[in-house]
Amino acid sequence: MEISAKYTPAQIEAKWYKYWLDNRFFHSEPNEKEPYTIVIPPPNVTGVLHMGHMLNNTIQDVLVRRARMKGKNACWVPGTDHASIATEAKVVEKLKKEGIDKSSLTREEFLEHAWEWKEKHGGIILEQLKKLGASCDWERTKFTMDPDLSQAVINTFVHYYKKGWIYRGIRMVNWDPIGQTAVSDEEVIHKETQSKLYYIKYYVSDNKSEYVTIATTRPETIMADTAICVNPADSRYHSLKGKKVLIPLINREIPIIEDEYVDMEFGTGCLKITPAHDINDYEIGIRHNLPVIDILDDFGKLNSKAEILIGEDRFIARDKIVEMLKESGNFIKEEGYKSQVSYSERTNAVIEPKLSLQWFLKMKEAAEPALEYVMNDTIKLIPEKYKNTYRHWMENVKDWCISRQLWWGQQIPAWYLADGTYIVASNIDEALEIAKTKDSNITKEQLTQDPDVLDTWFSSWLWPISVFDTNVPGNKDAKPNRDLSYYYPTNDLVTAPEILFFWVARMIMAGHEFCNDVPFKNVYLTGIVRDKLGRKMSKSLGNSPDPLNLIEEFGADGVRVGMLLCSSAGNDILFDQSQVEQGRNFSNKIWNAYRLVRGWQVDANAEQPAESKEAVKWFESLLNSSINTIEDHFDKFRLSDALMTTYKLFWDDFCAWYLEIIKPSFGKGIDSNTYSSTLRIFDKLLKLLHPFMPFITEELWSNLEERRDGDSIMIANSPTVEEEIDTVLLADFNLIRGAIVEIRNIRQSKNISPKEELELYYKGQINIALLPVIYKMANISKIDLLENLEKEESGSSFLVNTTEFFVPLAGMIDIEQEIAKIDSEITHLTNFLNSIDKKLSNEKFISNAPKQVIDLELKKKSDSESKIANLSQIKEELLKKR
RNA sequence: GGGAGCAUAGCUCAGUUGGUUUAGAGCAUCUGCCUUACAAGCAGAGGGUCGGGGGUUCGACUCCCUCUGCUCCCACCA
Repeated sequence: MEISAKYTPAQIEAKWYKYWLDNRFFHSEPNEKEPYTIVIPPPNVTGVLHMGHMLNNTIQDVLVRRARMKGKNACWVPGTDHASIATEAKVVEKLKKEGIDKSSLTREEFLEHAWEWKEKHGGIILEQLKKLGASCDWERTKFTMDPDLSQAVINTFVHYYKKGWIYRGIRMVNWDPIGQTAVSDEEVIHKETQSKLYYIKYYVSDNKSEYVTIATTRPETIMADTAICVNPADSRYHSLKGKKVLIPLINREIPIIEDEYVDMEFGTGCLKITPAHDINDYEIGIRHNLPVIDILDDFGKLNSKAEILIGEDRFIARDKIVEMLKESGNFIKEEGYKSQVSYSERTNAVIEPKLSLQWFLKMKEAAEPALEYVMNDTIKLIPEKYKNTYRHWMENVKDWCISRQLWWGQQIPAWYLADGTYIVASNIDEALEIAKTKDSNITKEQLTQDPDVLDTWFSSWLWPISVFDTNVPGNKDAKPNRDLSYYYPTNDLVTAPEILFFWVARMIMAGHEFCNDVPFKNVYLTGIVRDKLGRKMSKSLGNSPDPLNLIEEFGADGVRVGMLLCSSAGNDILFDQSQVEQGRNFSNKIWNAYRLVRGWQVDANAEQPAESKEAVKWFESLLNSSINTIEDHFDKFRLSDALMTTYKLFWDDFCAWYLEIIKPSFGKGIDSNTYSSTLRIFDKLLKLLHPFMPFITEELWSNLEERRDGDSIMIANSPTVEEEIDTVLLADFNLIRGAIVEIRNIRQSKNISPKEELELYYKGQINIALLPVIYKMANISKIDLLENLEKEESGSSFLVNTTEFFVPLAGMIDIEQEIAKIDSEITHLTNFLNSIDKKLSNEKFISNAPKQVIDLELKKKSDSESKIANLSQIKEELLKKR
């Protein structure tokens, strides 16, 4: 069969993915083997694959495939997250396009639309992951709003409520006027924004000629002011003590109060206090018993309490108020001012601090064990630098606002009675039972459930538990089922550092609370995928390639390699398509190596050439030592190093050296010994490559030998080191290799065709058994000792380590040039020798340095001395000849 | 404002408790090759004194101080 010179991935990938699925190779059930478990960070159910997912899931797949090939029972659990805010926003937007307003729908009607949307778009991203080759156990696919997972969330709420950690209270929360919900502190992004600082006069009420000047960035909230505040130590304002001022435009009277919070240096040293719309003002208000006037509605528009500009959006109102203040004579000036403005992560709306009634979970106690697990390395963060950040956060946790004013999610299991009290229970029937203990006449209809849903993270923090067993959360008596006790704690979690607190820390808390154990042992934190200019990839910048197009163009294996090559843990990835091209090129290289080997005919009568015999021995040693290196890299989660080691082993050592050495001459067959050794080596190389490049390795492995249906490289055992590594042979080979490179170098610089045979003479240490390799690889006709050389021959000399080589090149040599070359080498070595001598003659060095270091220096000294001697002798010969 | 991290060839990065022939890799570059697996290739080569300055040490890319530049996290100065 004719095989194309170019690897074409498309059909091959589809074929093998189907084969793996049909054979259920991804599926795992508890058995007697050691488990290896990863739970996927569930992507948003309506999300589409972006480069971050590509990186993250490639890494997970590499880890899972490798564990599987190391004989572990590997289980990678996939699934999606319901993502309250993001999904609800998408559904609202979609309805809007159809002319339907969310407010015109009942909760039930809206949820029907939402589920419809979820069924239609949900899981697209999981299908995309399949294109990447992800070996997830799809039979275990979960969704955070599956009925049983939702029930686990409810149970968790009840559990913490009973424990006394959940409470309801009025607090200043981060209000998202677009998302129409409270968001947690972690969902708020501070961005430096150019805004303005406005200086405004507030006249004293009993003396219209006197006024104070305040500086504010939010003039539209002056109608909500309930005081003016100065620092008690500020002598400028002592005369105003106890006086009252009038709010401009609406002329409401408010007191001047004193509080040390005020910074005398900033602005005018005079601060307007707006308890309803600023967290600090709110706290000052509590201290001074000030009223709270909330002039904004949930959409960020002025309400009737504002008295003026009712119904106007807060930002439009700002400009209008400024104009009005100018007209009324209260406006003094405005200056440019840079400040940190809070934005909602989900909707990018400017966050409005808002007082509202919310549910909270106490965090302090939960954080303690969760911190301990990480600090004592029960859970390892990779890279370690995140330990600091983690500790800082855990030592400063605040209570978690877990209620969201949304419909899409798990509704809070609290039922209100007519008298305003409430009952927390797992379901309405339980709630009714409890209610009946107070009032036996009460009916279901009289119970109203809290309309809010729980924060998405309140479900995803259970993920590593609830994908295996939904009984445990909130149910202390339930015994963990077989899956949970087998797969949990999971092994590795691969995720982005930005959700270390959102998600990772909380999973650790939940794991401790419900399973009394860590949820995972290692957390590998990937970097952010950026473009080559260092900008974060985003839709709005349009700088993100479509992952599926990339896969189509370069193959999944190529894309995986491209992503991994530049991804050390915790470092951001500067993505450049050229990396994917490199991955594609590598696929092609592997493909062609296979084409070469496959094209060979075995000649049963052929003897094994000496160089082939040596090459097999050498490569097997090298392969083993590489396996050790790769193992070490994986242990340290240095995946790109592991890949690079494999890459070079295949491309440089196997293709450029091994295959070239054993390659039979044109038209000849290959001896059976070398051939079978080569197949064995190829097999091992494919297995080493498989976790990184699953498709091409499966394709080639399946063709390498007769396979039966149900065979697969993905369930084969990865190669292990069985015999001792011959390090002497490796070193000997390197010397030979160095000599060959030098000879090729001479050819290039002297313009000698590779087809022209040369002779080689040497003096010094060399492994004679490897000489045949030189004959073949450097096209040498004769190798002999230097002492047997006719003295008058001219040629080119070089050293490899301390072995001297000479290539006779009668008439092709510029003797002056050769001498100059040798002179410069001697100078270099002499300088080097001097620096060693300086060290060795330093008494402090001799007395302080460890013996190995001194021995090494002595070895360096003797080596360079003998090199210099050799070179000097060569130079002498040359001088005689000129 | 507080905290953390980074700064090594054109680019992306290694360099594991300071000593391994006076700093490594991949890509890119340059030179020569369509050599019967691969031009998505082959062969060869060049390129950095480790951000600047100071210090500790027999010895520093590696430790300390300082300056410069960048990144990230946290934070309620209007």
